[in-house]
Amino acid sequence: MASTPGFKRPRGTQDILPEEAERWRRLEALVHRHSAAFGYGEIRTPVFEESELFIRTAGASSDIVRKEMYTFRDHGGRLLTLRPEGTAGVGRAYLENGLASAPQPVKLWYLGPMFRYDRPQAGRYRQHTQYGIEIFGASSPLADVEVILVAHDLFERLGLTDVVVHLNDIGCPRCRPAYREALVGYLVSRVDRLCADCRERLARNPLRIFDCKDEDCRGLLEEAPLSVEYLCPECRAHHERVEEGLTALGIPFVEDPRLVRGLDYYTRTVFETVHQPRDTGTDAGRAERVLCGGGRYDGLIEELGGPPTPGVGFGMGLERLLATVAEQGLEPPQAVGENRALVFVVSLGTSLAAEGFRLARALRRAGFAAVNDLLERSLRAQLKAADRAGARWALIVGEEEAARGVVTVRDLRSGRQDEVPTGDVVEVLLREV
RNA sequence: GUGGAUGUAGCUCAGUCGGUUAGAGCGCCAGGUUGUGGCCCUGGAGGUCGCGGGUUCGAAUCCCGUCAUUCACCCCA
Repeated sequence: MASTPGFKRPRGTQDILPEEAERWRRLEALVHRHSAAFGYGEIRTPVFEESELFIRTAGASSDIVRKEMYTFRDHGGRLLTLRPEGTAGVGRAYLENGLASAPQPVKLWYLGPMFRYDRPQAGRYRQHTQYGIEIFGASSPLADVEVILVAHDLFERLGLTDVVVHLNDIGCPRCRPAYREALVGYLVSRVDRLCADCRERLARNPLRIFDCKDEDCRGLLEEAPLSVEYLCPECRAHHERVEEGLTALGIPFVEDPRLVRGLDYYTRTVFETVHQPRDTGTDAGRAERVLCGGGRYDGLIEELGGPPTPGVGFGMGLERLLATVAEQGLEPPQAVGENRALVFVVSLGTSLAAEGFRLARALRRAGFAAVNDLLERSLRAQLKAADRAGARWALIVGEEEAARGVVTVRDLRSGRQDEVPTGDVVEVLLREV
C-alpha cells in the first residue's frame, strides 16, 4: 500500500472504487427486491445507539461488549456506541415506534454498516456491511423456516451452490439451566484436560467451549452432553418442526449440535449458513466461510422493557458474500433498465464546447448516459477517451458539422459513421439501441 | 489481545555480497495522423524504497521500533 498522501484509511476499513461500487449497488438492489418479494419492509435505524442497549442485549460477557465496541461520549455526556450488529437497534425501534401494536408478525429488513473493533482478517473488517431480517411476533417454527429460506433463496438467486445450513437448538430459559448444569458438571471433573482459554470460558460462558479448536478440548467434547439432549418437550417439538420445514423445502442442512452463538439473546434455534467450495483441491487452506448467522431470540424485546415478544432473524456479511460470489466467477445480477448505452460527445475547439454540453443534455433526457470532453482535447485524444470509456457511439461536432447543422455519428463498434441533422440525433440513436 | 509472512511508480513486480543517476511490464499523457478510437512505433510524466530511529565512509538492502496489509488464533458477518 503506497502512501504518498499523509492520510490513510483507518485500519479495517475500505475504499470502494467505481468498478467495485457497481457490484455493491447490484447486490444491494437485489437484496431490496428479494426482501420485498417476501413481504419484508425496510427499516433504517441510527448507526449509533446508547451503549447500554448493546450491553443489555448482547450480554456483558460477550466478546462484542467486552472488547469490540466503538464507544464514545458525546458533547452532552451521553455514552454512545457505533452499532456492532443490527438486531438490538431494530428491536429498540420496534418498541419505540409502537410496532408491537401493528398487525403481527412484523417483518423487517435492514442493510448498513456495522462496527467492531476486531483484528482485521480475510472477510473481516472493522466497518462491515450487514444485511439482516427480523420477524417479530411469530413464535411458530414456520418463522424460523422462512428466515432460513430467505437467506437460502438469496444465495440461489446469486448462483451460489455449495451452501449448507448448520443448525442447532440451544433451548429456552426453562430447559437451558439444566443443560448448563450438566455440561459444567461434566467439564468440571475434567478441568485439568481443558486448555487455558476454556477454563476461563467454563466460568464465564461454558457453552462457548464448543467453539474451541484445541484438540484435547475437542476430544473431551465428543462425549460432552449436548443441548439437544436436554430440550424441554416444547423446544424439542419446535426443533423438529424446523427441520421438517427445511426438509420439505429441500434446503440442505446439517445438524450441528456443537454450534453455539456469541450473543446472550439467542433462544432455541441457532444457525449459520456456510459456503464450502466443493473442490478441495488447490486452496484447501481457505477456511469455510460463514456467510450468514442467526436464530431465535424470544427474550430480546422483553429484555428491552417490552411485552413478551418472540423474534427470529439473521445477519449476513455482504463483504464476505461479495467475495464469495467473485471467487465463484459470478456477478450480482444486473437490475432491469440499468444499462444505458454510453455516448461520448466530441466537440472540437473552444467555441463548440457549449454545443457539446447541449447535445449531451439532450441525450440524457432521452435516457442515454452521455459524457462530453472537459479537457479541450484533440479529436484523436477524444476518440481514444471514448474508446476507453466503453462508449457505444461518438458524436463529433466540429467546424464543418456546425456550419452545416449536422453531427457526425460514429459507431465505435463497427467504425461506420454518418452525418445526421443535429435535431435528429437523439431519435436516430434511439432507433439503433 | 496472540503468533507468522509481507511493505520498492497508479497496478503487478525485479533490484546480486551494503556501493554512487532505483528498474521492467502494464496503465497514464503526448506525438507519429494540423478531423478519426482499438493495433503498432517514439517520447514523456510519475518514487519521502510504508514511517521513525540505529549501525556504517556509504542503507531499498543489516538491526530495533512503529504503522499497514495478509494468514492463522480469539471471536464473528
